[in-house]
Formats: sequence, structure tokens, C-alpha cells
Amino acid sequence: MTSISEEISSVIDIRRNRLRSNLILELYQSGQTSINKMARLFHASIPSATGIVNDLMKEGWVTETGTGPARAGRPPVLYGLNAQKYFTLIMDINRHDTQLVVFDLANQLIVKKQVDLKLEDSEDFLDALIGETDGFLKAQGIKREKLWGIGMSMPGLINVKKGVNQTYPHLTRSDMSLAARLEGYFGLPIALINDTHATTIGEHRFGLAKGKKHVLTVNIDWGVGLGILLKGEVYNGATGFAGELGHIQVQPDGLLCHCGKIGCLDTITSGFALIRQAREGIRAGRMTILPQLLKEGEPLETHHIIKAAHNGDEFSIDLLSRLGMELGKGIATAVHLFNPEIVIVTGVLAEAGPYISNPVEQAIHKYCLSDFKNSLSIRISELGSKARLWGVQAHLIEDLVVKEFS
Amino acid sequence: MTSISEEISSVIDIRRNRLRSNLILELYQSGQTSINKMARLFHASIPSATGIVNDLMKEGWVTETGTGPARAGRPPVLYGLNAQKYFTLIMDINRHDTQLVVFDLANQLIVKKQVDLKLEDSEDFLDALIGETDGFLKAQGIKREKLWGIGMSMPGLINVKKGVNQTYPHLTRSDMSLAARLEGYFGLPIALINDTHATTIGEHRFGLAKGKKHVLTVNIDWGVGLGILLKGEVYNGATGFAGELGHIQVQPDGLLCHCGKIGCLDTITSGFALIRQAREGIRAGRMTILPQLLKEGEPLETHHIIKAAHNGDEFSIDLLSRLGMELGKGIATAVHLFNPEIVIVTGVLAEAGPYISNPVEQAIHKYCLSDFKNSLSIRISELGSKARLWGVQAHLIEDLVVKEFS
DNA sequence: CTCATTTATTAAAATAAATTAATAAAGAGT
DNA sequence: ACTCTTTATTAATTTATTTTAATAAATGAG
Repeated sequence: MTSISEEISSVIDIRRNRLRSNLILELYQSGQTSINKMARLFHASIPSATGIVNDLMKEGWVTETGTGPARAGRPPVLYGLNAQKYFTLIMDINRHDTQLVVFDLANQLIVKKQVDLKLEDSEDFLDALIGETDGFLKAQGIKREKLWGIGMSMPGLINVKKGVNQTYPHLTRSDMSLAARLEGYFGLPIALINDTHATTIGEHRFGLAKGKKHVLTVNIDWGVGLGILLKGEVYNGATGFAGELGHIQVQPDGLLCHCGKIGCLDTITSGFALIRQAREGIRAGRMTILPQLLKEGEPLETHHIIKAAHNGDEFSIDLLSRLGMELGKGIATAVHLFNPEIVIVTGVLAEAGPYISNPVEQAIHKYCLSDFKNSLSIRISELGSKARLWGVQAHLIEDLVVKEFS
Repeated sequence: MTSISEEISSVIDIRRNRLRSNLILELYQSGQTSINKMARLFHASIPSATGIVNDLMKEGWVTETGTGPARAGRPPVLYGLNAQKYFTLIMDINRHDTQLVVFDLANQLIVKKQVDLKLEDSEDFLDALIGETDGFLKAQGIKREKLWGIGMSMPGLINVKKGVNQTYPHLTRSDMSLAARLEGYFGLPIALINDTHATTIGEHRFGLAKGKKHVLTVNIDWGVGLGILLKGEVYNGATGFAGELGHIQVQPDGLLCHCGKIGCLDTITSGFALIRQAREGIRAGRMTILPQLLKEGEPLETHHIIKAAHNGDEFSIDLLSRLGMELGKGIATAVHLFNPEIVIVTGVLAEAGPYISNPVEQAIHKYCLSDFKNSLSIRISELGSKARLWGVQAHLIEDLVVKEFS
């Protein structure tokens, strides 16, 4: 026995814990696997894998989930995570609203609530969020003990190490970081992640990017975000800001961006820019059905323009097409630098479907060297916002597993 | 004993080989380490690490290299690679000439020969290269048996898996890839790598980027190349083309690039472009000492312009400064996408020192969000072309170790 | 010179894990 | 129903490796 002071875990413990966490993660990611497969995958013997799986079953982490297919002979028993061992709480926050979701460990949605909380840079926001969440959990009768941790996605430059969103500094009060405050209040581990990064993980684990190693996700919402996945892992950059496609300069004599620079991509291809362009066009007397779509006093939003386009409104189609071209040019730049296998377009503007994706694809063909194009596919997300929610979940769980079995 | 047909290596062999290759790589990269450190590093016990080191010593891979410092008590014995176990042959090829270099495993230069072979896209080139190399090895009395492998760096889009340079397709004859031909002729493993990628590895292992995790290397030569190192590893992209900064469009109404696109960065900021700009200026009658620097009939080259700038020639300084600004703008784009810790400028134009680096830095300040700048440093390489040579060497050895101890 | 301190070496003991083998179980095909 | 094939289970055996401990070696400090 080692004394408490010299709590240096032994080599054997380290290796055993590594195997345990590998197994848990594999079970989470694959859904279910046989012992044979796991043993081969992690270079362990079958008895030894069996032993660990049995331990994990005793501890309630793992259950038998059925049997697999067999060409001949006895079919393998499949094991999976005990989906009810813990639940997770996901807070998905954006500028329009906030979703509170509870998942089980099989990514099954348990309960969900859409809350009318728009992200803004104030101390009050976090208080309101905590209040809403508390109410939600109480109403649903979900005890803190049944929660494994909290995952939180939001737009902005997120410094993961510090647990801070630098785009919304006022969410951090005095000396307590955003993550620390939530962690303190709920007594649960928090995983903070940028919304586009989360989407990328979701698409990689469960969507169009499954099995791919090099993936870009373009998220067109209020601004333009780029999610990057390289060698099968999310890439964050040195300080977590990688992928700021929205603030590369594309027009030297363009408009002033909210970031203070001139002619950023954001000033042309964001949801914000689209509305501005539409308003300008309407004011200039362009023919369009857009004004008719608005109720008395209702402000113009992106979904109106998308709807108009789907109704054949030439003006709206034109706006989306121009936006797509410019966006495609920006994506072409990213493609030259990252050389990905797949680019996935997501976000509110992805609802515009081919009105966006066609010009994007066209621009990529125009601006990319053929060497890049040949190995590249451009797709509109099929998972939609589910990618982001599942992405946060995957990120959270991967984080928790490392913590739990360190 | 397992029969030959069922050569499935056991779990124990796999683990042991992994530890062996880890140790060898660690010894190569660190130069020398103590057994204690290695055991801790790779989660093995001291006796077990000792055993493997002793085996490796018997096999001639490892030698004692001295003793390390000790605050108190017996100083640790340090072990290192046996530098003479094998030598490596490095072929460093570019459009001006070719260098043949033999290193030992401690990266010490054994012999070096500069060969007057300019890279060109023809079958003859490879024959000439093989001939020169043969002669070089014979003249130096270096037997094939003493060589562990051959590392080869050259510009162009290199498909590592296929062993082909797609920019110079004629180096590949009929059905034999470039790498396969060399491998066949010399009977040695070949590691092919893009020159800028090699430079990046060199700077990371032995230069300014040592210890950094996220590094960009900008190589300004005939064209603009970008070397990318993320999470401590070189990043190649899905098909090995990542980092084609030179062919992102920066001028919608610019010049036609040799790649067929319009207004690529290459058309403004490459060595080729610099000479074109200088010629145009001279023809337009700009005041400059450039013509005086040229001997009768000598063609203008980049080093003339750099020399003129160092002599205070305003025209040349102006040219370099404009080029630096444009290059900096391009780098700013890459910085937004990769969020690196350090950007290292290398290549022939790096010789221009502050005439290039100052405007580059200025442009980055102008075009980068402050979040990126705060954690970023821009440096001119201190290793120069040594970075590339050592980079190829490191790449080759890392490759060989994996092959040798699989 | 002696002591304290640290690394090295070696061997013995203990443990963990792999390997092996034998048997059982669960289907699929004939 | 029987064979074939594969997985599962279990136990015995063997091997590898860790752990422990005791001793030796190397150095600096007092």
C-alpha cells in the first residue's frame, strides 16, 4: 500500500484505467461491440477484456445489448453503455433562443425545453439561464445525482482552458469564469464548446462526416463560422480561435465589420448581411414579394428571404446566389489550406438548400485547383441542428470519460 | 511457436515493439535521456526499460553517451542513439540545384555535395539524379549496407501514399512511381516529402518552433509554400496538398497564374513575381541601381534585388515592402484559420530580413483580430536551409523507426 | 573522510496478464 | 438430428512485468 502522500498511481493502474476508458469510449461511440473486437482494437487479451467488461457491468456502466450477426457459428454477445447510468444536460444557446435538453448515454432525448432566452453579453443572462435551468430540472424531476455533467454550446471565441467566452466577456463575473460559475452552482463538471465546433463533432460522429478524417463545417448564422476536424479530431488552434473564416478580408474597400476591420467575409455572407442587402434592395425599389410576406411591423428575417426564394422570388434567389458565390470563394480559401475530404454546410441559411449550395459549389469549382476538387465533396447537413446537440453531448462525454477514468 | 501462416504477432510483442520504437524515437529526438525518464515517459517500470535499452545496446542501436546533471546524489547515465549504426542519404532538390547529403543518426553532416541539377519535369531528370547519386556514393566510399534509407525533399504537390510528385508527373515513368523507382534502384526505403513541409519539421524539432504545438512556416521561393504543424505533428490534408497558400485568390482582376487561375497570391508574392515586377519597373524608367548590379547578359534574380535593398536602393526596398504587405495579408488569412503560436518565414526571400518581415508583421497587425495577435510571434528562420535538411532527416528517421520496429 | 542523496544493479517475490486448452453454448446448413 | 463453425467460459499454465528490497556506485557538501 502506498501512503496518501505518495499517491503516484502505478504503471499497472495507469494501463488498466486507459483500457477502461478506451472501452467506455468505444462503447459510447460505436453503440455496441463484442468483446473480441474490443480486445483486438486495444491490444489486450480476451480474458483481460472480459474481466474489465465484467467489472464495468458490476459498476453499472455496461450492459449486454444483444447479439451480433455471424456468418457461421455462435453469434457474438454485444455490449453497450448502460444508457441510464447517467444523464447529461445540454444547454444550446444562441442569439435567437436557448434549448435545454437532457440526453441519456445512448444519445436518446429524454426531455427538451425551448426557452425564450437570447444570448446577450450581460451578467443577467447567466443568472436567467441558471434560473430557467433550475426550474426545468425541478419540473422534470431530474435530480443532480442522475446527471453526469453539463455540456454548453454557444457562438463566440471560446477559451476552453479558461472556461470563458471572449466574445461575451460579461458572462464572466468578477473573478469567476463562466464555466466555474456554472460548475459551482450545479456542482457538476461543465464542458463549454463553440457551437460550430460542436456541429463538426456531431457531423463526424453521427452525420455525413462519419468515418472521414478531414472535415470542414461551415456554419452560416448571424456570422460565418468554420468548424475544423483534422485527423479525426476537432482542431481548436493555439488559443481556441481557429476557423475564424468570417473575419478574413475579402473586400479591401468593403464595409466596416463589427470586429473593427474592413471588408470581412462576415460583412457579405452572414445572416445579418443578407438582411441588410435585402433591405437595401427593397429600398432601392427592386421587384420582390418580400414585403408582402411580412406581417404588420414584423422585422425582416432570414427565413423570410429563404421562403421567398422557395416561392420563386427572383430578388431573393439572386441575393442568396450572390451570397453563396462569395461564401464559396471563402470556403475555397479554406479548402486550399486544409485540403479536406468533405465540406458540410449548416446553419439557418443551409435551409435555403440548393439556392445556397449550388453557387457555393460553383465557386469552389471556379476557385479551387483541380487537385483539391477531385477528392472533395460539398454537402448540406442532413442532421440539421441535431448535429450540434449530439456534438455537444459527444464532446461532454469524451471529456467526462477522461476525468472519470484518469 | 506459431506457424508461419498464422504470423499474428502476440499482444506482448506488439507492446514490446511499441516501447522499443518509442525509446528509439525519444533518443533520436532528445539526443540523450536517462532510463528513469524514459520509463516514466512511456509508463513502463525501470527494470523493464533497462532491459529494452540493454537489448538495443546489444543490437548496436544504443550507446551510453555520458552522465546527466544531478542536484545531489549519483548523476544519471544518459543513453543515446549509436550515431554510426546507420547513415542516411538526403536528396534536397529544387529549381536551382540539388544537394546530396549524408547524415549520421545524430544529425551530424558526414559529407555533402552540391550538384548542378535543376529540378525539371522530365524522365531524364531522375536518371541524371540517380547517376549523380551513384557517383557521389562511390566516390565517398559509402556502401549501401551502411545506409538506413533515403530522404528526398522537393517542391510540388507530393502524394505521400503513392510516392508521386503531382506537380512533376514526368518524374514518374510508366507504371513505376518516383519513390518506387528510387527504392528499386537503391534497394533502400525512400521517404518523399514536400520541401516546405520538411522545413516545418526541421524548425519544430531543432529550430524556433521547438516545443511549440501549432506552427506555420511560410516558404517564399519560386512560389509561396505554407508548412503546417498542428498538435505537434505535420499536417498534410486528405491528399497531401494542405497549405497551398500560393493559389488562393487575392486579386479578382489580377494576372493569370501558371496554375490557370486568376490573381493567385503566387502572382504577386513569389520570387518569380518579384523579378517580373522589377523588370517592369526598370522598363518604366524607375530610378534604381539594379541594372548596374548585373554583369553583361546576366539575368536578373531575386538575390540582386535583395542586395540592392541592403544597399539602400529605394525601388528594391519598395518592391520588397509591397510584396511583404501582400504576403502578410495572405498569412493573416492563414492565421485566422489555424490560430498558430508562431509563424516562421523562410526561403530565399527571407534573406531580405526586415525588408520583408517588417511589412509582413505590419500587415498581420492590420488584418488580424487582436485575439490572434496576442498569442502569436512572427520570426525569420534562424536555421535557414538547415531546417529543411534536418527536417527531411527527422521525417525519414521517424518513418524508418516505425518500419523497423513494427 | 564521511554523510546524505541519488541513480544503478540485481535478485527475489508478487502480481498481472497472456496463452493455452478443454468444454460449453449458440446458431446455420445439410 | 447432426455437423460445422464460431463465440463464451473457465481454469490451468506460462510468461512477462511490476514491485520490492537490498546493495552498490557515484557524486557534492560539510
